[in-house]
Amino acid sequence: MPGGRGGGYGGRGRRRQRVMSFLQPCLLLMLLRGESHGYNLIDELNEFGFDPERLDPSLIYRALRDLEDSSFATSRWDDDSQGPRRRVYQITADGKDYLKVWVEDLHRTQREIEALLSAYEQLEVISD
Amino acid sequence: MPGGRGGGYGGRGRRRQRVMSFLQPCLLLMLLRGESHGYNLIDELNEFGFDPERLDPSLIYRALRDLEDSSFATSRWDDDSQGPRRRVYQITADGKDYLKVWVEDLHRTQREIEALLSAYEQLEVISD
DNA sequence: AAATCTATTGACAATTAGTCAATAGATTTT
DNA sequence: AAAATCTATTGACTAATTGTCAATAGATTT
Repeated sequence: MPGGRGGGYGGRGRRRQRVMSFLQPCLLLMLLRGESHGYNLIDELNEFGFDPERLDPSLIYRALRDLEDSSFATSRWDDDSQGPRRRVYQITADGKDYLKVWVEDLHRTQREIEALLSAYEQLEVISD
Repeated sequence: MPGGRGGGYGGRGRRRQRVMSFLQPCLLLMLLRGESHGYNLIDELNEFGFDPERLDPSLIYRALRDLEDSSFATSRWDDDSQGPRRRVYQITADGKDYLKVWVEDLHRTQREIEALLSAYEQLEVISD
């Protein structure tokens, strides 16, 4: 299955997430729209094709900590909210720059996928 | 940098290849166009945005062996060619089906990237 | 015969992704 | 008020993928 081998294609075992690293620009973008915390971000990720049911929370929390380690985000505890404390993340100037790099990269990715898809369709027309 | 963290963005260390698993559908497509061998395929990969200079041959050979292990391709030695023997790969019926799955997946990926890019542009307009 | 080019393989390290259990405060239920 | 449930985050460990680099080896050129 695209995004992972092992187990073949008839499919025992879980199919791997296609492009997990895609999580990073999604988080940066959501933070660009405004500060937020992990549990909230998980739900919003369905906007970008992630299934909140199948997405293990620890992946998001790890991704957020990674962003902070790279100084693409900062965080603080929010004590004013009800329920357990939330760690609220904000995007930094570096984070914004980095998102811009991601965006350029994704444009390039679009073109490359496009190249494959159109090459495929060329063959399909002939062989079908 | 997109496709890998570690080392930050100012960049000691090599930037990782963006989506390595993208190699698989590219190889399947090239084999769909006709049987071929690793060393030859490496050069042709630039069509899909791979830089033949930076692409370690062992990655392609491994990917080809993986395809064969999954029975998406078969291979035979070609002794008729000059120079060292070549292992020539052919796509199988399973491989064709699998490429079709990949293509659907890549269409979905296109849509998801599109969602992110347009969400980004929305913000850019406001904030610039 | 030495050097170079084409071609493939294998071993190992590093990075990235996935799973699962633990912790913990708040709120609701019995 | 004790128990159960919900929100929220963390950490440890495993598995899968990707990257690096050296080894092998036949052909061709110098």
